[in-house]
Amino acid sequence: MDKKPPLISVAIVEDDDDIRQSLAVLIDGTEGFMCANTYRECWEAIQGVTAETPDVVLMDIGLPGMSGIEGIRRIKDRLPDLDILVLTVHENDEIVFEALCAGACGYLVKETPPARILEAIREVKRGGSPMSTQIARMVTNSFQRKTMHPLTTREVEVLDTLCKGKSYKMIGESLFISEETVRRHLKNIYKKLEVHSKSEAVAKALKEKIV
Amino acid sequence: MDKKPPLISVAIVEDDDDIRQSLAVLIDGTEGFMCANTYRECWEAIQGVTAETPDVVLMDIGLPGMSGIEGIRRIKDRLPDLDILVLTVHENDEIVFEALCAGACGYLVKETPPARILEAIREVKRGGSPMSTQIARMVTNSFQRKTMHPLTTREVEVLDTLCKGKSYKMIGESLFISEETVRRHLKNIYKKLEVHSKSEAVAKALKEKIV
DNA sequence: CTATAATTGACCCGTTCGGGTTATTTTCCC
DNA sequence: GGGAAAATAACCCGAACGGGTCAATTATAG
Repeated sequence: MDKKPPLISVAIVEDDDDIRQSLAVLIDGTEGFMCANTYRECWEAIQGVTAETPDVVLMDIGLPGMSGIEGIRRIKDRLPDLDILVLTVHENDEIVFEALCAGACGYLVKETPPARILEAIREVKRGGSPMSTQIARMVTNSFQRKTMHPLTTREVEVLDTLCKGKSYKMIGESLFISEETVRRHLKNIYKKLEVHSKSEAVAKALKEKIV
Repeated sequence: MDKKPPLISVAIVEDDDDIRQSLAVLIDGTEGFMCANTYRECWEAIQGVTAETPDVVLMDIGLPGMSGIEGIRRIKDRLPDLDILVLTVHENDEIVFEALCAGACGYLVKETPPARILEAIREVKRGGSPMSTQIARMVTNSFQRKTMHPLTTREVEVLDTLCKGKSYKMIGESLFISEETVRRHLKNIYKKLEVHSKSEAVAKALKEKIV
């Protein structure tokens, strides 16, 4: 008696008819997979997947009406544990990171061969986060500190201490310099970063990964 | 006449003699790979790779003397374009993210089968960032906003505006409430986050991904 | 329907900050 | 060894902030 592994059910959100149908055929035609449903746009998908609760959603980004990014956000709001895998032509930094922040757990570019798409879906099911080569590199690079900024070594130290929430006085004590010198450094930092307050400086430092 | 692809030269940093030699044998014994050198600890490795400039460094984390994390940092300081692939038993969040921040472009756990290690090295060479299943998921999850925090919806809005570097007055104008109410919200936010200044609140909000 | 949480608003007061100006010492590159 | 860049330090002043106390209205959950 054969013991069949449970099917991985996949929902597809893709506006291009050809691509959508090809994907559906690919998934339904492969042992171990089933296509739960397909959608042309996000609104339908949000309704649909809430009812169907597939294992994985294959999601395009450039969609008519609501963008895939917002779609991911909405679906994740309702079903935080549902895994959403992005499949798109967009390789732009902004979009990649927005998709991941919205809750995507993987990101494939559209030239990905069918076999790799299937493998990626399996990987998602196993608790992984498959990404195309260049996307993965963008992601790991995003962790690294920026070195291209106009600040001197000492200024970075001051800014780093500032980011720990300290006052001028406390920064001075930490770095063994007078409060007035801290003040001076901060003035220079503000000019260079084009900010006008501690909180703005901290926000910029953390967002731009200066510290 | 055969056209051989150039060999991928790999340096290994690993203190365990058995593992180090196994890896060296694996790499030298595989078509298309060569082991440039092996090191027991970071200091040697830093000197060595600076001279040899291999294509990829396979790096352990738990090393005697300087930790692999610091080793990655030092090597990257000297050779920012050298690709370093971590191969370790450590799956702890802290260590994974420290390694990536230090400059690792990939992260494999030690149970990774030899074939996958070789494939990962090829992927690094192609400009990718191979990661073990669970590591990749940790990484994508790290982009998502935390929902477990003690702040109310409105407080998050206020904090979000604060993170754009605005003053109380400007926050009030943005959210159509009086400056005094902003002040009140901030007081509650400070209590809940246990901070005592705008910059500390911004730092905490961004680091903890509350906004 | 009631009680609790959330959101809104106000005043006071001492501290800190942001921006302006000036100046000396140290470090490091050419 | 000379000059530029960086790091150090000081003073002033008005604006902004942090913390304290008090209070009203609106949602929301039980």
